Amino acid sequence: MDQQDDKPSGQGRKPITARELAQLIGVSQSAVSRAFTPGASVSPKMRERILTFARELDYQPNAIASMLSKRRTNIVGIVVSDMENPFYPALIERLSRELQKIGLQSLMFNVTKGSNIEDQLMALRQYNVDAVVIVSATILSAATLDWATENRTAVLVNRTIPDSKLTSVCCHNSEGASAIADHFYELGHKRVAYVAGLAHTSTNMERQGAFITRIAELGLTLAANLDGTEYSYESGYNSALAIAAKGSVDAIFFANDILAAGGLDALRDEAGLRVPEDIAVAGFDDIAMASWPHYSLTTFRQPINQIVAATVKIIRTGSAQPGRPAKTHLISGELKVRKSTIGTALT
Amino acid sequence: MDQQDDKPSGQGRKPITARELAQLIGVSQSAVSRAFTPGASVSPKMRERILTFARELDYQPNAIASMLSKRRTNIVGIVVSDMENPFYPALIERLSRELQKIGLQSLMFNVTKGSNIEDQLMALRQYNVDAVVIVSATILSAATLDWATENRTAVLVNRTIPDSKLTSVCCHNSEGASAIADHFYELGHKRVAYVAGLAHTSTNMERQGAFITRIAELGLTLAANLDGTEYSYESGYNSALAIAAKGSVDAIFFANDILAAGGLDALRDEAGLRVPEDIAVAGFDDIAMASWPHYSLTTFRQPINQIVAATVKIIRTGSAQPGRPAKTHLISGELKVRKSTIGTALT
DNA sequence: TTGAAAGCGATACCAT
DNA sequence: ATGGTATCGCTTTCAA
Repeated sequence: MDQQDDKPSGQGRKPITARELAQLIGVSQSAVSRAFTPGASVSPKMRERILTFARELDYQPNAIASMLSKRRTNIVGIVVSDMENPFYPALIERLSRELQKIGLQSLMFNVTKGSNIEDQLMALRQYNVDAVVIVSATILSAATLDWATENRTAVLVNRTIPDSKLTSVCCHNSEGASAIADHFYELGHKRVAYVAGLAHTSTNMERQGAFITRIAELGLTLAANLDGTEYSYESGYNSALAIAAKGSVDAIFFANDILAAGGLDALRDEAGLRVPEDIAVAGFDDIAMASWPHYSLTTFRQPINQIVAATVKIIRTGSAQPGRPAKTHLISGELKVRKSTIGTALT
Repeated sequence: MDQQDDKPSGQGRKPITARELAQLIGVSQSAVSRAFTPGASVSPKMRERILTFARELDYQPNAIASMLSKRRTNIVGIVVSDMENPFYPALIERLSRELQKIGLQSLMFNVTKGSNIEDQLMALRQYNVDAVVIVSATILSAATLDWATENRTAVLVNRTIPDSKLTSVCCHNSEGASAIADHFYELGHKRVAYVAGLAHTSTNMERQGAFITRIAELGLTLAANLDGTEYSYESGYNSALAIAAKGSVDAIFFANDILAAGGLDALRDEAGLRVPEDIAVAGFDDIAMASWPHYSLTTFRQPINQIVAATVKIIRTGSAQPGRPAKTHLISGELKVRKSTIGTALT
């Protein structure tokens, strides 16, 4: 129950303000403000003079005050939940880096299924972030999301929500799943299996749906279709063992690379099968691990750079604002064929 | 009643302010502020009334304005660079989660060696964050750090900097490295090797130094001591191959788990050695992957929870403020013995 | 306890 | 181009 009782005891020297700087130089405070505003109407020599003094006196504009008057924070809120999957840290790092390049900072909001999500997202509203990016696979209801992102630019990344009016950027999941199906077909596999991730996530449903559809079109047999409760190594591991126990499956498509990694290890180390000779394995995402020699995992690559670029563009141009119609931006991925489906190196 | 009248770009309805709410209720604006301030002097029924109206009218205090007047942001800046290593995302997620629990948000600063680091950290100063946590392995000079964190509480996590006056929280690296050495000794290994990470980082130097020292004390031979340029799977992979090529090494200590994972795969898959029968392998960190059945890596576990707890405590209590003397908080770790050094499962 | 008013440190709209 | 000045929305004295 102890809260903000501590005084800012040793918070150090208070930084100089624009007003003080102005007085020291003998100009108006407005001038100082303009000197720091690109494209403002100041004479070059005035600006020069002010900037010189500023440097000398170690003045820097207070961003908080600026936010208040501009009613613009230059902060993007990033709602995150599933940091276990290396795909997300990689995505978030790139995203925050690209945002930084255009002067935007990233405020991270970790949502955990444990506690009340609305409470956790309360701050998201109060901080008046300019935009919100949701990269969380965790189930946030359309209602919660609309509430949290009310009146601001918001982008869903790597997921869609049917009833929400939010713009989203997604890898073309169904295209990817179909490509995997085609790949299995071309390799001559007859009996294939799907191993799900977190069942009701949009990524899982799209991949599963497209894969099963395509399998049927190609006349292949869906020998197993395992429901999953999470995108984890363990889950992939156990699912693979279950499939191996049943036997007579030629190829498995795991909903993502982490699952596939677990599956691959289980098949080789515990089931004693050879991959891909006895059974082929494919994943989805193309995380760093997928290209490690040990795994050399065939997977459908999500182009993080393009996903990030699209997201940043949406934020920059202010599409995805409350008024605008929601759009789903589908980013095309790319099948990366590696040894887990083909015995010899290709790349 | 409501239409999007004022702003052109459709930024949405402006939220209601404390002043407006106060007028609607017929109380003073100060009262509204107090109602939202824990422990302020308001009568319970006044507070109740205001909070009820607030809920109804969807009022929430504007955090930016609050920051400006309180001169306190409730934001912690987290300086990050090395997200490739899963240890860091895990650490950062825990950290931001714990901070959230005490009402602090996390602003992420990604520093990349490419561009000018001072430019990248400029925002860190302007945003007036309450505290700064540096979890970046990237080389920030003491001068840069002092500049960036001037006048605010700052904590280095998982690294130390000799000439800086910053408080730091670190796993007991030398203890861990010694423990690995002892472990190798107890297993009867005679000729051991060290594979470095990023050479001049404090983590690497401490681990390397302690390992080599202990090895000497135990009378073991340092058969190889490979300099590294990065903490990566590839680097570990190649280093392991180099060691395998030289031959006659009983055990390898890799500076962290990612290196060890690469090394393990290289030894098994490419050098055709059995681990641990032909050669034992140990890492450092205990990332999730280390406990995967395939790797089952003996490693020295960094207790993320304790590291985070210590960091949060430092921030909460305001030790690590400019005035206070810098302290280095050493967190004890724990040796996790797994199959990469012992043929049978222990845990 | 409550209300009025003075900041907090910038921006932006006026005049000049 | 420059200087005044009214915001921005909240916190915090200071009186009542």
